[in-house]
Amino acid sequence: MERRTADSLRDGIEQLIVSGEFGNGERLDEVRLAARFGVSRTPLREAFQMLAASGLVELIPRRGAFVRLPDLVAMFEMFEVMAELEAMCGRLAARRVTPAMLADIKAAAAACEAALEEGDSDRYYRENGVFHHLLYAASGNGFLAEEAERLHRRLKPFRRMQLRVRGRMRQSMAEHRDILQAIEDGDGARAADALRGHVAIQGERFNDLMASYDIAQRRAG
Amino acid sequence: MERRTADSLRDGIEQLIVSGEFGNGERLDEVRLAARFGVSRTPLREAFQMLAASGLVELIPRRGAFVRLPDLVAMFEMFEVMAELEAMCGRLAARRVTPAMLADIKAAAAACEAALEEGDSDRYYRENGVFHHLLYAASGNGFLAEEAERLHRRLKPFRRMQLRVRGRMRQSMAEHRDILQAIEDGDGARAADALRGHVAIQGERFNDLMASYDIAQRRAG
DNA sequence: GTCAATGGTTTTGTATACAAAAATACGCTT
DNA sequence: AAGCGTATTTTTGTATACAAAACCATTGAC
Repeated sequence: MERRTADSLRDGIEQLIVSGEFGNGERLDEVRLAARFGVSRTPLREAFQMLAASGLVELIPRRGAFVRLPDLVAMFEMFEVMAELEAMCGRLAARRVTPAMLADIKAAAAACEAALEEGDSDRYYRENGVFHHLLYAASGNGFLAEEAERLHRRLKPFRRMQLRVRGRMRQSMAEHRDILQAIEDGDGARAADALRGHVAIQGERFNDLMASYDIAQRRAG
Repeated sequence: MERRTADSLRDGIEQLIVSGEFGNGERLDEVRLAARFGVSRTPLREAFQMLAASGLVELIPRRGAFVRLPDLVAMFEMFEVMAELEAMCGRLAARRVTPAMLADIKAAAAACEAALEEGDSDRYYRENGVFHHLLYAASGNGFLAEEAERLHRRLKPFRRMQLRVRGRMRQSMAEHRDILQAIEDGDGARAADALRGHVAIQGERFNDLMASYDIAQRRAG
């Protein structure tokens, strides 16, 4: 709260929203927030613009800025799109990946494996992020990689809560192996399917997510 | 240029960029632009934020706002992603579309057909937008629909220039018929393939685009 | 001749002041 | 007492003023 660049303001407000201090639909008061962060309304309004662009708040002209947290349906929809974007990355990567990139992806998968053996879920979470990041890049489509990264970032809090489910880490790793093998074989369709299954929320995973979401909401509300 | 809401400002600047008055990499001078639009720097800077969110300008702290036009490669990549998003919409719509929505889509296709018969390319362009908009909604995934809309909007200027190619309008209409039929048959895979082909830039279409892009660039530079 | 330092100028970032619109409260009528 | 119209108060949107950083050009040192 001491620094006050445009970005840090955005992060600060984002934090307040995600932590549940501001509930869904609540109006963000410009003067109160400005006072709280020790800035004037001008930079605060610029931060609002950024948050609106990322979808976390809605800006209604002459009305104000309102918190817009995704509900369960919206979250499910976002994962559905994320699954398709990653599937596309996999499909393209299977055809376009260079040997050097493939080596990097293998290394990331190995790091995941190491984290799994250690039972270090924080590290697994981190290495998993690297794995996916490299996969996006391997698609050879820079724009796709950016978009995938953007959505990945937006889903971050929810993904984390999903990984806490018992046994999910081990299953996730098995799926990584499938994905990697399909890309190595140059089998785009199989890579795409594996990634769709890896990312999408389906079957019992849906129930798991619903349960953890309920808990998180209760804590926030 | 007489009205001056936040959105109209953004559109006005966007127009200046797309029309080529501001070349790629050029800095957008706050005071000059403010004077030109008859507003102060404050709303202008908010418009900059919006343009940065949509990727048309890059905001470098303490340096200013710079035009960032996609090059040919980036544009190709964007269309590749757009094709996949639309394919996904089609795949889902084939399963989820309601009779009422299907009727709306049919009506939009009919309007396109009418525009084609009249040879009214502006109207075709407009009705074509409606057709795609309805398709996004028919996916039953609100988030997907929003993302598709967003990218569609971003590609607007380039799509328009693509449609100017001789005979493209008639071919586009034929593809619409295929898409509609596949959705009506509930054949998700066929709808997806038809849409991928409809949107993606491939084969000679790539050369067409390259040519018109060259011309546009030359006019701008 | 090249490079670095320094002063002046431009330009961004932010605070504040003011105008217009929305929200709210109050009183009036029925 | 309920509903409507109006006055008051918030709150947003915008202009302007000012501070700080970046830019630029001139000058001086090596």
